[in-house]
Amino acid sequence: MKKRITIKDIARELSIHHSTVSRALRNDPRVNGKTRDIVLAYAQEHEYQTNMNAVQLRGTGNNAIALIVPNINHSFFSDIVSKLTNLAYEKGYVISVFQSNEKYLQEKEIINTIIQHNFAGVIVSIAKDTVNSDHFRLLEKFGIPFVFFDRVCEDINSPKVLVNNFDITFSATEHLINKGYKRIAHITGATEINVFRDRHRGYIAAIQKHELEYINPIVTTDEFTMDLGKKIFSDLVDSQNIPDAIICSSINLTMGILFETRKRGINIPADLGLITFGNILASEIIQPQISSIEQPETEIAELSFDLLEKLISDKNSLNINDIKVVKSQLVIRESC
Amino acid sequence: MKKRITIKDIARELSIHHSTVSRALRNDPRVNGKTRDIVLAYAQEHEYQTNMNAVQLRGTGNNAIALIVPNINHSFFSDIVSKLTNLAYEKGYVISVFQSNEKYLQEKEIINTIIQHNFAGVIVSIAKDTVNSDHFRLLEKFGIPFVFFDRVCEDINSPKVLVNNFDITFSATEHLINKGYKRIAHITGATEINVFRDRHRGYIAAIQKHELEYINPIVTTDEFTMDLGKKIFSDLVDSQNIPDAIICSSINLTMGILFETRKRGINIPADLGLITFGNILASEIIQPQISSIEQPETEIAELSFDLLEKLISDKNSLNINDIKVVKSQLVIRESC
DNA sequence: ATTATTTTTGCACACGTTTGTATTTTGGAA
DNA sequence: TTCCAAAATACAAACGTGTGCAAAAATAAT
Repeated sequence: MKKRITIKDIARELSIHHSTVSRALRNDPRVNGKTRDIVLAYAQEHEYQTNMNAVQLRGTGNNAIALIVPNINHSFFSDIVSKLTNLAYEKGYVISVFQSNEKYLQEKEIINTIIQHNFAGVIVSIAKDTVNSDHFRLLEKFGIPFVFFDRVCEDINSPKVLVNNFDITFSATEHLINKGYKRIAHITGATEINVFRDRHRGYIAAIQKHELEYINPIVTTDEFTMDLGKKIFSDLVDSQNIPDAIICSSINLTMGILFETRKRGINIPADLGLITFGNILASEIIQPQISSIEQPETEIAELSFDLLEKLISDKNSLNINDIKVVKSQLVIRESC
Repeated sequence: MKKRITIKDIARELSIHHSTVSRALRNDPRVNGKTRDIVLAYAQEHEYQTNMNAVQLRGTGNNAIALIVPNINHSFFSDIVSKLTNLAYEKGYVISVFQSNEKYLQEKEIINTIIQHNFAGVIVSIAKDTVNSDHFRLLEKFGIPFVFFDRVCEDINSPKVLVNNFDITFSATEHLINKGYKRIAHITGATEINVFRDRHRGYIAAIQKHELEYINPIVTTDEFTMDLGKKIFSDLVDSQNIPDAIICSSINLTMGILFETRKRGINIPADLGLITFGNILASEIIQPQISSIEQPETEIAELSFDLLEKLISDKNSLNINDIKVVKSQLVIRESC
C-alpha cells in the first residue's frame, strides 16, 4: 500500500501550483484547457480520489445525509431505508443509516455522532422510547436540517411526513362494524407516539360514532414480536374478554394472533375479524389472506427526501413547519 | 443558529492555548487536573462537539466503517445489517450502510465514495452482477481493510466469512432423495457467485452420488421476486418437465412456487417436496410449514465484525487470507 | 538560595482542500 | 516594439484538530 495521492502531489509532479490543480479538477473555467487536460489525465492515471474530510472541513460541499430508524429489519422501515438509499444515490448523496433500537438514549448518541461528523441533513423516525426531544433542539442549534417521517416529535418545528393514521383506523374500524362485528379490540403501541395515538383515537372515534359498548384498546410498550402477539391473544382468551374482531398495529403481532387462532381452532373471519397494519411478503400465501392497511413507503421516502433536499440547499426554501400527510390504503381480503 | 464552538473558541475564552484544550478534552495526563476540569465544564456547558472531519483529516482516530449489501430489504441482509449496526454501536464505531442493488457499477461507485470519505474499514457482500474485482484492488491500494461475507470475490486476498453452502445443499438434496423423491430440481442464482455455485455443486454431487437420472439446475440471474418464482414454476409445469421436489435458493422464489402449487392443486409434500433457503417471519403460519436452510446471521455478523476490527487495529494481526466457514442448519418441517 | 527535576503549558506545523487576491504570462492592438 | 487588457497561474490564508518540541512554571533536591 502506497500513500494516497493528493492535489499537492499532482501539483508537485506537474510543476504547477496546487490551487490550479484544485480548479482543474473541478472544471473551473479559470484554468487553461490544456493544463486542465493534463491534470485530469494525471489524476485519472494515478487514481486520485478527493479527500472529502478536507472538503467538508473547509466547509464547502457536503453530500452526507443521515437516516435514523428504530429498526432496520422491520419491513416498513427496511423498505423505506432501501428506497431512500437509492434516492440518495441517484442524487449524488451519501447516506448513512443508523438504528436507534427504539431507545431514546441511542437516538441521542446517534444525534451527537451526526453533529460530530457534520452531516448535511437528517431524516428520522423516532424511537418508541423518545418522549424528550432535547436532542433535536441540539440538532437545530447546530444548524443541521432534518425531516421527520411517520413517528415524529410534535413539539419540534421541522418538516414532517405523516400517514393518515386517524382516518384509516377510523375507516378500518367502521368497516368491521359494518360487517357486523360488535366487540372490536385495538392492539397498538405507546400512545405517546403520534402514530399509535392517532390510530387509537381513530378507533375510539369509530366505536363511539356507532355507539358500540365494547371498547378495548390494548396498548403495549414491548417490542412487537410474534411471541408477544401470541401472548396478548392468549391473555385475551384466558380473560374471557374475547373480542370478535381485532385491529392490530403490527404485522408481527398479527402473526402471533394468527398462530394462536389456528391452534385454538378459532375461525377467521367467522369467529374473529382481523385487520392488520403493514404488508408481508407472504401475504398472498397465508390463508385466510389478511386484510391490511398498507402504507405508501415509496411516497413517504420520496417526500421525505425532497423536503430534506430543499432544506439542505436553502434553509428558508420552505415553511419549516411543513406537514405532509400521505394516504395509506385499506385492502380488504379474506379476514373480515 | 449560532456558529459551532471549537477548541480554539474554548481556548480563547479560557485564556489558554488550544493545544491544552485539545489535551484536556482527551484526558491527556499531561494537563493539570484543575485546568482539565475547567475545560471539561466549559465544553459541556457550551455543548462542544468534536469535529470529526478535522480529526480524520489529521489522520488520527477514525471510527467510521462502511457496510455494503446488495439489498437492505431482503431478510437475510436486513438481519445482518441490523446486527452489525448494533455491534458497531456497542464498540463505538459509526457504520454507514450502502446498497449496491445487485449492480457492479453501483458497487464500484460506492467503493469510490468509501475511499473519498476515508472509512476505516469495509464489510461487504458483493452484487450478483460483480464479476470484476478491480474496485477491491483499489480499496487494497488505498490501504482500507475489508472483510467479505457470504458473497465474496475469490480472487481477492481478504478475510471472508462463508456459509457451508456445498455441504448443506448436499445434505438437503440427500434428504429429499432419502425421502424417496427422484426428480429433484434446484433453483438458484448466477453461478459466477460463490454462494450459488457452491450450492449448485452440492446439489449435483448428491444427485450423482445416488445415481439419479434427473438433474435440473435452474439458474436465473433475474432479481429474486415472488413473481419470478411463480413464473419459473409455471414454466416448469408447462414444459412437462415437472420435478417431484425443489430446492430453492430464495425465500421469495419459494413463495411464488407455493402460490402456484396452491392454485394448481399440487399437494406439498405428496406431489412436490420443497426445501428453501432463508427464513421468513411467517414460517410458523404458512401451511404446510416449509423445510428450510437457516443461515446463522448473528454469527456471520459477529465474525465479520471481529475480523474487520482486528484488521483495523492492526493490519498484520491476522492472516489476510483468513476464511471462516459458518454452519447453516437444515430445519425439516412439513414440506418434504 | 540555587540547581536539578518534573509537571504543565505554549508554540508551530501538519493534514488536504478551496478561494480571494496578487502576480505573471499571453495575445493582440497601437 | 511597446503597452494594455485578458487569461492563466501563483500565493496565502483558512477550516479544526493533534502532536513533537521548546519554554515556562512548579516542585523537589542539594
